[in-house]
Amino acid sequence: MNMGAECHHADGAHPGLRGHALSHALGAAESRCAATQERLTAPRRRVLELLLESNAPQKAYDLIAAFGAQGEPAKPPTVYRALEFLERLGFAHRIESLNAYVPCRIDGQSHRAAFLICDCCGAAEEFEPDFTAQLAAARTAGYEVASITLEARGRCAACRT
Amino acid sequence: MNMGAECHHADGAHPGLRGHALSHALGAAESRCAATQERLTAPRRRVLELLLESNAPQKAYDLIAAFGAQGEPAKPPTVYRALEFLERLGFAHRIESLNAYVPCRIDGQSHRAAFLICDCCGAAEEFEPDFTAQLAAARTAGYEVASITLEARGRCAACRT
DNA sequence: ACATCTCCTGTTATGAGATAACATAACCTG
DNA sequence: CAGGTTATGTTATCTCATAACAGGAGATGT
Repeated sequence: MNMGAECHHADGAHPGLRGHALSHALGAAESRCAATQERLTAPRRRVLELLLESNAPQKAYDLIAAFGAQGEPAKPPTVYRALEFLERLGFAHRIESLNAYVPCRIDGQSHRAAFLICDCCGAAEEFEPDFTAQLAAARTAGYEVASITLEARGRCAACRT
Repeated sequence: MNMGAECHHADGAHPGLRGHALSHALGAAESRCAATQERLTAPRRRVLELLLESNAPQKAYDLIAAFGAQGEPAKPPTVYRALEFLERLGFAHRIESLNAYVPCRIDGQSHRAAFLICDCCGAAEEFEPDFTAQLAAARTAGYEVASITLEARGRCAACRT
């Protein structure tokens, strides 16, 4: 994984959340959990916080390393279980082609995700997927689709300059 | 990965290639390589053969185990390098959400792929992707797309019965 | 023929990503 | 507060993938 190693472009396009914006996002997540009888426990909240603070896809072991406030890492299952929960509730997505995770930037509870991934600077931009054509193809083939994801690799606007 | 462990349905919908059909497919691959100054060397040919013989997505270490004619496994880099070559030429695709590989069933040299993956029987059906809507969204965002892949998870027609 | 370049392969070792299994703790509900 | 359910802590291990380097095989020019 290079993730920007070869790129000189600043990746400030999507800064992570800080301060009030971060608190607000975490509070919104709390509310959504409360509404569905789910629990945003401490490790889950901490992993979501780490994702929201970042402006780039995070590797699981980056999250593990950054988990503890004083620099102590988490144990892998702690973070993987939190990620599983966050994905299940639609708070985070896994980007398969990067083995990395991002907070959901679009809406909640969706099992649909689409990403534009810059091979130069490592940014991953989530966009609103229009899967009409593909869902129609799936239906024609007799499939009942439970979740769907799309990953486009290329170069972002900044890196093309 | 379960890959059919929980499924009682026969997965004979897409049998692997045998005999003449297999030879023909390998010959076609030879021809396409010859036309582009690429070499379908013994290990590359062997890995392609293993993929074509199968009716299900193959894990890298399955290919490694099956590589040798007398049951001796290959070394991991041998198979990973062959897979890299096969992907580059469009003979195979990696299914990211399965960490597995399939032979390309559609056309050649394409860096576009779309799959319907059955969570019950483990089958992965490639279909002709219509990425018009998503490529338009990428262009609007300023991205230059080099490759694109879609993976839909769900239940196939046979497993829904 | 043979020098040389490039591409491919063989091999060893290790790095990166993810989960199994089991014990314990926290939360609900009656 | 008993008993079920869900979440966490911990250890160990498993799966997936690549770095690094030595050697071989094919092409090309002279």
